[in-house]
This record gives sequence, C-alpha cells and structure tokens, in this order.
Amino acid sequence: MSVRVRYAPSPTGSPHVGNIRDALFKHLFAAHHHGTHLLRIEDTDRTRFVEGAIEDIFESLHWLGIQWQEGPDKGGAYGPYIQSERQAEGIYDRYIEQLLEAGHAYKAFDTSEELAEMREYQQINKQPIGYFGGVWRDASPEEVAQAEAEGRPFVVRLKIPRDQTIAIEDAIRGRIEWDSNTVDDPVLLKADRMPTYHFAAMVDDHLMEITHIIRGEEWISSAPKHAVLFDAFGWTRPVFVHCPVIKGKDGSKLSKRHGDTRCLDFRAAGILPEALRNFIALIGWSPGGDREILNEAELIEAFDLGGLQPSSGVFDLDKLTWMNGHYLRACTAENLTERLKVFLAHPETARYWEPRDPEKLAALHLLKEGIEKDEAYARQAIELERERVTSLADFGEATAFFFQDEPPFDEKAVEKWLRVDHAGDLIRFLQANLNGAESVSVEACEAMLRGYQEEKGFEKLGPVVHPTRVALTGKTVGPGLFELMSVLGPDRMRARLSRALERTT
RNA sequence: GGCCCGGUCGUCUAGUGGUUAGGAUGCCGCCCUUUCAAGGCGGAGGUCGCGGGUUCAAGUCCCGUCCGGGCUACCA
Repeated sequence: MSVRVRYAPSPTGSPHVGNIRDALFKHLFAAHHHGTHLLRIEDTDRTRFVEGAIEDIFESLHWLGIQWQEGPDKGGAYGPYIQSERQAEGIYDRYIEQLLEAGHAYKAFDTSEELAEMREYQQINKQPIGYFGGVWRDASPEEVAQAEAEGRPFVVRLKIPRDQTIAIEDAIRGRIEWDSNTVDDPVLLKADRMPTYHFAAMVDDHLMEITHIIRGEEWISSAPKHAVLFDAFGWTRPVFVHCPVIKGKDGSKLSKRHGDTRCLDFRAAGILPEALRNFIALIGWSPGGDREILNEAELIEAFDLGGLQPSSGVFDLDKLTWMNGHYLRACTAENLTERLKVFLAHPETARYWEPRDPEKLAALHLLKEGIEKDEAYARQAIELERERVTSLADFGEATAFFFQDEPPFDEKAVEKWLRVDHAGDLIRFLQANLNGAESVSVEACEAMLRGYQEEKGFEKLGPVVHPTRVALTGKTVGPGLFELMSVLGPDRMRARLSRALERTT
C-alpha cells in the first residue's frame, strides 16, 4: 500500500515555523516513498476563522517548496478537502449515526454551567478532570428521548471503554499506554452540529486512506481517543507519528515573544526558502552522520521516520543566519538579483522592516531604484557584497555606497585616513590617472595603486588602499578595493575623489 | 492535582553495549589578506540530568528520582 499523509491546518492564523516544519516532514516522507501528500482544511470551528489564513497557508507552502498532490486547489478522488464542505454533505452525520446505533457514542445534554461545576468539584476533590460519563453515558433511552423531546441542546460523546488499557504504537516513541479510566469521553459532535477535530479528522483520515498520521507531540494525549474511535468503527488504525515540537530559546513553546515565528515573516526578513527549509528539517530530524547542508532532492532521499527525534528542539536563529549566508553565497549573481527584485517589490518586505528598522528599509529602497536604473551595475555591486551579508535585507546597506552620489563619510575613517599627509597627493594622483578614461579594469586599478605605492616608496599597500577606500566609499570596510573601483567606474570615482579632496586638509 | 512525553558541549545533533563521546553553529586564536567578510587551520566548551542496578564493559539495557514540556474546551 502506498503512503498517504495529510497536512491539515486550521485557518486560524498564518502558519508558524513549527507547524510548517510538520508539513515539510509530511511532504518529504511522501516524496521519499513516492506516496501522496494531501492538503485538507480543518475549518470546523467557525469562531476561530481568520481572514486571509488560507491564503497564507498556500503561500507558506509554495514559498518553501512543500508540495501536495490532492487538496482544495488540486482536487482528487477523496474530496472535498475542506471540512465545512464535507460537513455540509452530511459525511460526519452519517458516521455519528453509525456510532450512536452501535452504542459507541451517546448524547449528552449537560449545560456548560453544569460542566463547569463538575470540573470545579473534580479540582477541589483532586480527581482527574474531565467528562467520564456524568448522567448521560448510561442514561436510559427514555431519559434521552425525553430530553430530546424538550428540545434541549446536546453534544455527542465517544464512549471510552472502562477498565482497560489503551495502547498506541508511536513510530518515534514506541508503545504508549493509558489506563482507559483516565481518558475522558471526548465530544465528537458539537451542539451546533459541527464535528470536533477528534471526530472529523479521524473520519477523514480513514476516508482519505491516510496511512500515517504525522502531527505534533501535543497530540499524544488525544491519541488514545483517536485509537478508540478507529476501533469503534472497526477501521485499521494508521501509524501514529508524533513529532517533537520546536521551542524558543528559553525552552518554552515557540511564540511571538521569541521573535519571528510566522513562516512568511522569515521571507520578509530576507531568509531564503531553501535555507529555512534545510534549517527546520534539521530540528527534530537528522539524516544521521555529519550531513547538514541538504537540498530538496537530498532531503527527500534521506528522509525517513527513523531519523526523527523524540525530544523537542530549540529554534536557534544564529544557526539559521549562518545557513542563510551559506545559501546566499551559493547563488549566482544573476539569480540573486532576480530574487532581490522579488524581495524588494514584495509589500510584506516594507511592512516588516518599517517598524523595526526604517534605515534598513530606506537602504533597501535605494537598492530597488538602483536595480531599476541600471541592473547590470547593480548586479556587480550585489556580486561584490554577497560574501558580507547574511540575509537579502542586508544588501541595501551593503550596496548603498554604490548608488549614493555622495555616500556619507564615516568621520572616524576620515580622521584616520584622509588626514594623513599624502592623502591629497594620492587623490590628485588618482584623478590624473583617471582623466579621460571611460572604464577601468580591476587589473588597471591595482596597477594604478601599486604604481603610487612604488613611487612613494611605501612598504605596504595599506597607506594607499585605505585613503582611497574612504575617499570612494566613505567607509573603512567593504569589498576588495580594486574590484570596487572597477565597478564604480571612472565617472563616479572622479566625482567622489574631488569631493574627498576637500576633506583632506 | 491527574495522565502522558522528553533529558548527549549554550544551541542543533551523531551515537542502537567496547569511540580519547564525533560534527555543526556560536565564542576565542592563527593563517590568508588592501579593510570587513568569506575560506582554511586550531582552541575552549560535555562528570551523556542525578542515583542505583544488570554486565568483563553502559550515553546506549532495567529501576528509582529530579528537572523541563504537553494535554487536562462543545480549540485545533
């Protein structure tokens, strides 16, 4: 039987990295086994629906290259793939009836006040908290009929068998057992006739022939309920795979106060999708051995359940940053420029940086204009700065001096290198050498500076290089000077040199 | 409170009874070099949560204990 797995998000918000990491695992697992990965939208809780969430789910998946073969957008033989539509078709009602008739489920007419009271009582008396039957689990048909006749609202609960051991076989942790008396009767159908997750997801998993339920470990405690449900229907249970969660630096569940957690925020921050994908694949999973950098194909090839880790992992932004730099350097300048164009044009980029770092955003605008004005020139600048950045968002500041007619002077740099005795002479020398030239090669630039060094008898190139760099860029750091000069070209250099000359005395 | 899961350098991890406990990141240093990076090389960092046991031999198996986390909704 071929592998079938599903990513089944609820449209309650934009997917965060932990959630999307699970989706990545499913895609990788399905692809590895030439199986099917399907997307199912679990929108049974109307009250928590968030506008735009579904769009963000698709977008996050697309961006990271997570694929699926069946879903609301693609169709498939097991549709519909949206639970509210399935509910409307009466799918869940049919199975509820079946359970009710077989005596595996029952109607419970408790009010929310009664339920709250019950929990309070249990808490005070230090009893296990939950619904273990109340008056309705074993109510007579007459009592139920009467309550129904009165039109009292009710829910349908699953009758968890008592005095038994419920066990599941988890692919990562092995056998996990519960005393069935500690498992309460979950609601299957809510008073508004909508199914709960427990019910809808399991029915759908069966109908869609899901072979492996891959989900976060926060579901472990619900697993016995799901197992009982499968057994009640006489269905074969899928393999349960409970993945470890991703935590923040302080060890608690990843949340907003740990910084970015929304998948699409990383895109806006300038992270490359292949970097984020590679990075999150390695939290809670390992290909074994020392391998760390894996592309899409390698991930698929290497992915198996055996590499999944039982313990949760911390999201280490430093390492993601490093990995992003690695992938940035692996791009060609052409490719990088194309990615930058998309990045700079995306409205989320500005929305992301505006409140965090307006200066960075301004530099990004400068780069955007630079690319629009002269893409070939911009590409050379990008090429030269590529080794000095760790995210797409760094390119603005890194390349700024290429695009500014008058890049601001770092006053300390001026103090140190433009106030040396020979600075004025050096600049005049360069001006003379550049006179009339239309372009200048890297080699010519080097020859020019070395010529001056020799002429003046400097032992090292530093006294020539540093003042030139400050004169041309305003800074003491940056790409190789000869390369930078060649890219800048004679015109820009002439303008900057004469401006710098005024600062030499 | 109850039930369940977890625990190897700060962090991600390799490890399936015999290793000087390996790699990566981060940190420090050296090399390269016109600066900053990148790259190369090296260093510090682990009593494998703790305590018992089993065994000639335990990070690896067993028990206990501590700590962390999850669930405990007519949310998923």
